[in-house]
Amino acid sequence: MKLQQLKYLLAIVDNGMNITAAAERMYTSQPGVSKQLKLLEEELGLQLFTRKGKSLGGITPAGHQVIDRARIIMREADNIRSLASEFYQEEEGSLSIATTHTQARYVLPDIVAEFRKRFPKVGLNLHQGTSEQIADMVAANNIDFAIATGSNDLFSDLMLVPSYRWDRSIIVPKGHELTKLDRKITLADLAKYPLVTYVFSFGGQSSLKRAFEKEGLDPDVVFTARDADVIKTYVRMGLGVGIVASMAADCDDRKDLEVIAAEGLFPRSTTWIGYRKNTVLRAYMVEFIRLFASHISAQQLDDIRRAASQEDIDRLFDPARLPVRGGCSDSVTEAA
Amino acid sequence: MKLQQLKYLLAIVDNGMNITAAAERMYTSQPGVSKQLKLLEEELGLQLFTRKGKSLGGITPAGHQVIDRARIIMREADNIRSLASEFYQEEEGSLSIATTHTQARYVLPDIVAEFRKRFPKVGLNLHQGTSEQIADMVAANNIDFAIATGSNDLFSDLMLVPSYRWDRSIIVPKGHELTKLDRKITLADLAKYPLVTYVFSFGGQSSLKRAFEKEGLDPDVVFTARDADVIKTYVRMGLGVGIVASMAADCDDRKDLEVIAAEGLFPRSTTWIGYRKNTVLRAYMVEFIRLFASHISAQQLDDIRRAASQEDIDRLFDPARLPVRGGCSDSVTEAA
DNA sequence: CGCGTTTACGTCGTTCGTAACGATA
DNA sequence: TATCGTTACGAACGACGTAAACGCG
Repeated sequence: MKLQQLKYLLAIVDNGMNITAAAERMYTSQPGVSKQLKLLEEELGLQLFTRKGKSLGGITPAGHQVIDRARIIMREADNIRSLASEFYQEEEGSLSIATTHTQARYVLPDIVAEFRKRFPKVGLNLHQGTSEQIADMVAANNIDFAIATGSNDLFSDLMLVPSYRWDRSIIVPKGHELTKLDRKITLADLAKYPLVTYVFSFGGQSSLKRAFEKEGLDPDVVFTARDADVIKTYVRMGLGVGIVASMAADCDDRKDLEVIAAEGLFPRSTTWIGYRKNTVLRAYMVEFIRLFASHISAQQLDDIRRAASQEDIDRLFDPARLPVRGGCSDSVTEAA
Repeated sequence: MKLQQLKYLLAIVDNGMNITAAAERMYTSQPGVSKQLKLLEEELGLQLFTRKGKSLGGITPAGHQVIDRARIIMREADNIRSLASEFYQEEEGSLSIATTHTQARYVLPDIVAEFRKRFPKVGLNLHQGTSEQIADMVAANNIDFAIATGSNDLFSDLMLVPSYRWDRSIIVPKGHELTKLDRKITLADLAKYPLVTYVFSFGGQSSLKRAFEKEGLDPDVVFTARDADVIKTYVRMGLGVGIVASMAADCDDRKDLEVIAAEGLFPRSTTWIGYRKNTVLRAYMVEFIRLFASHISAQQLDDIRRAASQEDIDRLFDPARLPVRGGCSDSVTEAA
């Protein structure tokens, strides 16, 4: 059994049991991969894949088990290499982050800029997608960090570091009736207008829908979008009242839109940054977490690095004391 | 990085950082091992060992981390091989068991005989030692099963399957005063005589000492031995009253010794069988557990095989319902 | 000078890539 | 016939073992 054989095995699995594709991904010849698979199967004395004629059909039960173990082995091998780079004190490497639009567009730019200044030699890859797509990317193993809000259940194999909380903001065109209320805005007020907001389906966002339902209100959602920019566009067109994450209501918008804080109307959401369990966090990764979750102390960072389970991390933070991030200049404020 | 390099690395560590010894253990040449270590260190770009002149001195901090990861990798590689043998339906393999004298001498013979009948092709290795020595053997990675009593703290990296409980028996020469009591024997009765028993120090055995202390008694222990055979010898010589595990009071002894059950006088001890976490249990290993811990149902065996943590196992058994093992013919009885 | 490690070098087995072949839809 | 996997073979590489050199106590 060789590490390379296991690597090829995983490559085959991760490329839809296509040896040719796996070989290309590994930058090697197809017969080489084919042969190594055969050698591995011979050494173990069992078939890892079912064959359809000559093509690989599916994975045998034994194959599944072997593949799982092989993944552990490759992960630890990667960890050894990470450790090595770390002790070698290199500030080089790469960092792949999968995240949602709101984070990528409104939160990460500052952080990334700071990070690049600090670690110019670390290659950054940002991937934007829905929670589900992020989960897929995580499963496909190419991602160092996932950043998302709620939907913890999609990411049970990640360690989640709670980073900040945020409220919604209501955006309306300048001079809209809602800006002229002499009292605090209510859900009932909102429900009178056509709404433009995020797609309800994905992740914890449906908490918004639930907030209305709880008061027996049935809001008229005229448009759902995947990102705040689209929402703003339609609000500007007068299509309806927009509800977005407060972070998305930035200073520029306030020139032609009215931004009304909606604290209290909807439950607060918590955004976390997650990384795969049992992976060695390199110094620059820890630094990224620090930049993203700015409330974390040096001691807590250290504890995170040592954490073996999600509980170890949860113990470090009081959810009710996480900072709340707003929009525009009031970027991050302490917990209320 | 090659699996073999990691294997050599661990061999070096496990042989007192002696490359020559490691090479012998690996049945290969010493320069080969030396070279592979060097190649590994070069590839990782860091020293794994500190050097004293030419000899290896200690392990660097980086080295420790790499070694830990390497152990995981080798363990999983072994697991893959185990899986392979298992699916191949071989009833061959080997089983190394480390245990204490009492188990090896009085409990295991029957079980081993049965096991050998069932799996004649599985090579059995039995190693006898104190709890501490067993812990060392476990740490040295050469052991599949450890069987011992109490002292769970020494074996925190094992999964412990509680197997049975047992009481002490008091053994005295035929006609001894203690046999003529017309009431149940008490600790105070015992404390009047010189005692011969196990070494107090090791493992949970000191519970015996504590039992006396709790009643303010200071027994006169004239002899402590590591095994029951020695104790019986001295009891026969009239040196004192023996206290042994009930299993050790077998039928033969009753010819020239009086055996008095000491249930209730001392706390019951629980003997467990333990195996390393995250290891694949082969069919014959599961069968051995079943033979040793005869109270386990097929369903529970299956659950054990799937258990990922000690808690998963603890959940399966009620400590108060474990069978109690006696000596002589009354080998195992149901829980009271 | 003995012990243990590293260096040097020749041998042998393994891996890899190219090219040809086989099978399947 | 296009796609995908296996077989065949030669070249390059890497691991291993023997022999010898080196460094330390």
